[in-house]
Amino acid sequence: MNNFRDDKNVPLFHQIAEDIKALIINNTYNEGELLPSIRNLAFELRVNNNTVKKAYDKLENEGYIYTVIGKGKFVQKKEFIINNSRQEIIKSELLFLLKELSYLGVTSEELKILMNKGNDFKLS
Amino acid sequence: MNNFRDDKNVPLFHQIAEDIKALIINNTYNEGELLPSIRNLAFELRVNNNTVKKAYDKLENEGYIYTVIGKGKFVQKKEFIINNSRQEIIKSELLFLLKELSYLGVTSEELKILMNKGNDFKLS
Amino acid sequence: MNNFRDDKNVPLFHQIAEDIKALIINNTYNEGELLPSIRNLAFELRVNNNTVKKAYDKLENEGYIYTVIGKGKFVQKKEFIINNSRQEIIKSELLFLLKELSYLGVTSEELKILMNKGNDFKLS
Amino acid sequence: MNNFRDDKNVPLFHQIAEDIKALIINNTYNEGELLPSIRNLAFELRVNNNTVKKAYDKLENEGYIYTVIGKGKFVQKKEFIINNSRQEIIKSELLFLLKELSYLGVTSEELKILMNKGNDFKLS
DNA sequence: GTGGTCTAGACCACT
DNA sequence: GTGGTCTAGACCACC
Repeated sequence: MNNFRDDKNVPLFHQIAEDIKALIINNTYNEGELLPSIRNLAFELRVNNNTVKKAYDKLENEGYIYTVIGKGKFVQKKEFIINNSRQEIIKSELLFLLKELSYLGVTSEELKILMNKGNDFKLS
Repeated sequence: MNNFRDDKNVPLFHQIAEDIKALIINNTYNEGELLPSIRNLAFELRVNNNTVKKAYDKLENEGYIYTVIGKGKFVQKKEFIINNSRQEIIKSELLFLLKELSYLGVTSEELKILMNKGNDFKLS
Repeated sequence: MNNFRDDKNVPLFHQIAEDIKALIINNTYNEGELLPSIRNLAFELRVNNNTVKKAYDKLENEGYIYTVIGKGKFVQKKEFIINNSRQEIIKSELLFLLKELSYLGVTSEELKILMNKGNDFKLS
Repeated sequence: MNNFRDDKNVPLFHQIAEDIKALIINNTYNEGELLPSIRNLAFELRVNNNTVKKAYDKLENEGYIYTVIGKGKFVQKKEFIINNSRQEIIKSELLFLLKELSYLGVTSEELKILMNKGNDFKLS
């Protein structure tokens, strides 16, 4: 939860949201699981409550979590993340990054090796 | 594009920089080519000169262009874009996006098809 | 439903009340019919008794049900739901939604079709 | 901007957002028009800046306005409100309200008269 | 206990 | 000038 990828210009709440999202994607937090309370997480991260709430709001907007008032925030089931527009956004970003890497001289061989290290995709 | 995976509210100069970068990567602007002057581009885009200047500064920082005082801004040669830290950043971004797509249910088959459409990489 | 046009984060008791109201309006529960007891409904919905009680209180306030102490909650007769202020509120809500749909490009033709599908109103 | 429809349980920022939306739908604010600045509106409404910002954020999420950093908030063009899911939500809410009115004894005749007063729809 | 709202005020980046 | 972020702290409703 600590090694922020980009400390420079990215707002705090944004970084926190990305970190939590990473934990969801990694299945560190599983579907239906209760996430840390706003107050607790804020305390742990030494950050204001509102900042954590903003991070959670972002994730809720993107469909990754949902709220039960009075109970807490929970990880949304994968089937319920219907937001296909989100898939499209990610795909176009991915293509842009690929083009940039290509331009910078990364070969498709290197890329295949790289991507197979990311153990979720095995490109045969 | 890199630090703002999800934000649409990106500053103007940032968007302009990304657009120019896309033109460089697309080889619309070739190595060594003279880029439009700040004032011309500002006029064309109906934007303040300072905004264009900031965009060019950003690209210069990232190594994509260089300045010859009194002559203008030029596209850097690919070999000179040694900025490997940039490659590493992009790679980690890319892996993150891949994991996210995987989590959202995109199969590696779909992905291969997608990436081969991005005509710079042919994954056999 | 009425005050929270756009919010999904509606309290539990509120949702339960709306669901019961829908069953009344649908004539699934008829006039004078005995509603499920608080404890039974709470058990069935896996919810705290207090939450169901709040839902019933809300419906009683709006005039849809009434309580006979020692016997239970019953569906109010339509003639007794004199709460005209409620009618006025709903009407103004409805006009607002119509304007919004109009602004979003829905034609009055489409709308007539839509409303006739809602099988309680036949606009000739 | 003042006669709040529902002062009871609806959060302030929500009411403000609805009021601004009404002004957009009424064409009081036209497409592309600059909206009042956060600070000015907050001052005028005697409300905190953050509250107004939240209202604007809500409208931006729903697609009614957009932001140019450093310049201000603007009314989105109608063609760009692609969010059709929003149309569907509104339609289902509308149907629910119609059923409720029907249950409360409003005849379809009354309703037609009512709707034709809302001068955007002429149901023949 | 939980999240949701609101205030007052500071500081920053963008145009 | 504009919007965006963050803090510190209060108060409320829900479960």
